[in-house]
Amino acid sequence: MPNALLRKLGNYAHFTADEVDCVLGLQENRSTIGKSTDIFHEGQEERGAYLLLDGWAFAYKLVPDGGRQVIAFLMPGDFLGLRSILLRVSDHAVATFTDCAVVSISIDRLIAAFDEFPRVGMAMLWSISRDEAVIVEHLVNIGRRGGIERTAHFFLEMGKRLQMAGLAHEHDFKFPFSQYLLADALGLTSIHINRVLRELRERNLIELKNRNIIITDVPGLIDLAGFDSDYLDQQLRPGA
Amino acid sequence: MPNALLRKLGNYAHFTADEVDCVLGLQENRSTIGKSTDIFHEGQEERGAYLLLDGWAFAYKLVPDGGRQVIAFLMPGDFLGLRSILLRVSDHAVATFTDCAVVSISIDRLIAAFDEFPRVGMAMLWSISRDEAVIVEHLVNIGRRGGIERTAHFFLEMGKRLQMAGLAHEHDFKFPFSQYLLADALGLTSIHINRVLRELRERNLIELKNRNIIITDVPGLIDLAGFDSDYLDQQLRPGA
DNA sequence: CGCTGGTTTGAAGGTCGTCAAGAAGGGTGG
DNA sequence: CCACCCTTCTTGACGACCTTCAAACCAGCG
Repeated sequence: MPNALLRKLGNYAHFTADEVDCVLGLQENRSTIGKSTDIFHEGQEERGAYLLLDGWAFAYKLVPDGGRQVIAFLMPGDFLGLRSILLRVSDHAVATFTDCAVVSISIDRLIAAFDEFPRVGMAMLWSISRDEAVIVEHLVNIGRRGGIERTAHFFLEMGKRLQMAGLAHEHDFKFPFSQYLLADALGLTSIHINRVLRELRERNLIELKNRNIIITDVPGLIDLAGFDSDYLDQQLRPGA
Repeated sequence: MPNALLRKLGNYAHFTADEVDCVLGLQENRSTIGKSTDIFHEGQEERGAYLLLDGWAFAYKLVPDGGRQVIAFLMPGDFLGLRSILLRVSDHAVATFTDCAVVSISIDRLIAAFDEFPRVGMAMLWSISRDEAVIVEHLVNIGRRGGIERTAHFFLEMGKRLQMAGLAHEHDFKFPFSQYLLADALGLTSIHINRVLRELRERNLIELKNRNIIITDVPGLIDLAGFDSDYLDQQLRPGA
């Protein structure tokens, strides 16, 4: 089984042997983290960036009144904290949901990589850009879609992301998060999410069985959500 | 009056003469663009990245049902399209609101800068990271704050950004966008935005006079919004 | 002076949140 | 193995927030 980071970046560039060594060298200190623990929190100064190898995590921010907004659900192959690593303090928190395995990304070596192996640096930047496209679409989803459409869109995105990462079938996958977290991600309450899920079930669009999601009517769900996966399919532009 | 990009990046790094030349060399082809025109649209393949020198613009995405979500309002000193320049097609559109003056950012020279003048490259990446922190806070704002709090937070952010860019006083500034656009940014309808604005006025928190905003009760508005400007005050982390 | 785009207001209804409480599942200890 | 717990899920009732539809008003501009 190939290295996860290599697999991730390899989708968009064919690396030479030296570049492969560079990519492998970016990673250090594999470690495991128990479930429901913060890997770093908002405002933290000294912190690292990681690649998630196994398990589920999520990025979030708290608001003063006690609410929580989930920025992104993170699956194996996703970066943790890399987007804002250059900032003096972290603008968000990342927590595990299940037990997780991670490797650190060495920032010093990443910076050095821009110098020595620019194609590796560009592949990393590309990957970060793609993560941001996901966040932007999340913003659009919350801002401009109603509860049902929003939830439908979310499931389609998760399926597509899981399938692209080689982790599950696009329309039948495990989704372990609680309805509380789902609500905090979609800008709704858990009670309302529950009603939305029931409605999606009653319309025979999806099935939910012990934290597994099956999209039973793919065209129907796509139509409801107005889903267009272009923002996920992004490729590194030619010449970069 | 110093160069805008130099001013922007100079907040976070002191450059040598060679580095200054590098920064100046990133810019080319100053041009002006009339109001209400797309600079590039979603899905566009060939497109550039720009620095906005003068005027107001905004980034947005359309949803299939005809809705529009404004991702960010862009003021002089902001980048246009740089965040996703590595992606093959743009994940969002950028349009002018007023007449605008821009300079192109040369991507080839930017990539070269990582090699020759890594501190310039890092300063650019830092700046992009800070823009993304703004987008993430925008996501939180829409997802977890009600209409009034959301709008209050938005005005405080705009004031702070304008003040940091040296363009206006933090609590008294010009805001030319229509209530339609404001609604599309905040995930509300223009009708409801109008009611929210009235409420903010009636609570003596802000004044609105021919597209000028005066925050008359700063602590009150901050308290209402739960505003914490840390995500804007970001500095480049030491050693990077 | 009439057009056009933006603002303001009213009325009615739907979506979504809050409060409250019961049901279902998973883990732990007796 | 069962009783008990705790967390999560589910459902109902009610009200608040926000949208929709409709129309009046206003300012800038040809």
